Amino acid sequence: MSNRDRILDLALTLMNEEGAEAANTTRIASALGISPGNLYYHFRNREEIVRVLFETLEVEFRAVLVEDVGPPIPPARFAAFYLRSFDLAWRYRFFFGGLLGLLRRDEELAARYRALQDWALAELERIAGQLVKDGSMSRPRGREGLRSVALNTWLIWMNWIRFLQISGKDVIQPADMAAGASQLFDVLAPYLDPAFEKSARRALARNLPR
Amino acid sequence: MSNRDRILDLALTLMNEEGAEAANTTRIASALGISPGNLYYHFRNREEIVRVLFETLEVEFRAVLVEDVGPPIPPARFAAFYLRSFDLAWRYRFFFGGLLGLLRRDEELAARYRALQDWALAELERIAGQLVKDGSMSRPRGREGLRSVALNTWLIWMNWIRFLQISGKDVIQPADMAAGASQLFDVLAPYLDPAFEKSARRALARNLPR
DNA sequence: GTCTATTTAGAGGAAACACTCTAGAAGGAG
DNA sequence: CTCCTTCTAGAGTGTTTCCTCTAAATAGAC
Repeated sequence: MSNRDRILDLALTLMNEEGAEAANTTRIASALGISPGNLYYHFRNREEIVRVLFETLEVEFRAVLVEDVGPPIPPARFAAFYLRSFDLAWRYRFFFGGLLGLLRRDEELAARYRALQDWALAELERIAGQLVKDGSMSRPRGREGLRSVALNTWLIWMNWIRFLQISGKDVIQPADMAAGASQLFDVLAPYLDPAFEKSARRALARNLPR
Repeated sequence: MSNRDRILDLALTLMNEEGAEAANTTRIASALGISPGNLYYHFRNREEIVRVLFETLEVEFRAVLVEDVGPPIPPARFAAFYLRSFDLAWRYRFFFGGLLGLLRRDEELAARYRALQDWALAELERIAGQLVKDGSMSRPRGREGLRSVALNTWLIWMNWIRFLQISGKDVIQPADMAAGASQLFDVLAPYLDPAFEKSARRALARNLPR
């Protein structure tokens, strides 16, 4: 593995475990046994490391949202989609944990994050709409029904891992992910076709992230 | 106003505007025109300032959750309760924005926060249960129905302001608070009695935070 | 084998920050 | 007036952190 990759790797681990601020250049370099000059050869500055990590997150995230939910959506794939998305959030938990601070310190990152978020919200709305079309779900009331459901899904999704960490859960287990998926489910539950819901929940309980 | 109060005041403003890390002791002292020694006379360290701010938040929060929701709960008071709670979250937004980092750096604060959160979750569940008893709401399905609804409410509540900030909203207006309250509403909406919901939404639209 | 581009080491500058220490002013109690 | 507590100033210490700069090692192209 190249030094560049080792830097990214360690930065991710460190940030995930102790927060985004914990991975300072000095620490990364010394833990890796390389010089600070070396680190700064590969990355212009600290922000760039975060930006590159965000890029990989973004690529993976878009893939999850697009690949896994082509119509029509069967319940098992729907459940797997939730679990996959939480797995991703877990692997990049540093990002969600310190999001506000990261975006404040890096205007470019902020712009890119916001674009991704807008896209995700539209996509979640599209997926919900698809479920309605599939006949797996009744349409939420109100002009903005679907949009609101998508937004609540997003809010819970992006904060579930953070909530676990805040609550003092140090080791997070598959069951915790499943609990998060279940919370997401409960946003849609009142609108879901009972057979679809039952089947999806069973898939969730089986707990297979693919 | 005593120097102690001025320190707390400025720390809160600074943290709200630029994040919890922005309010360093040097900056607070110099902005206030006092010496660092003076600041350290009033507070043992930086953490203590945050802890005191949290205490005032906690007191206010408990008051909102307890005072405003004695049974039975009429729709207008229910709406006002949501708006009041968002107003509080707004005034102490620094706390929610940097929560994970703050708790990581201060074990005592973490313990106190977690106790408050546990209490809040139980209280939200109690309120939902009260709505059911009042006949304003049908009971969510499942053994953990009420609990799940309470948890989703909590997750959205504690992250709504942060979501607005992350999304780049610099000036937050009453309409944004009402939108947050509406998102909270949509968690319960499928279970609410139509008349209750309509009436509560009207109260929300009227937008009076008391 | 030489030349050039890439990669690495490591010393160290510059600034930010939390906090300490000493000394003294201000104000109230007796 | 005197003493004691409360409050304030400001210099200064030690640490952390980001980042720069110079020089040298390494590796691939020709």
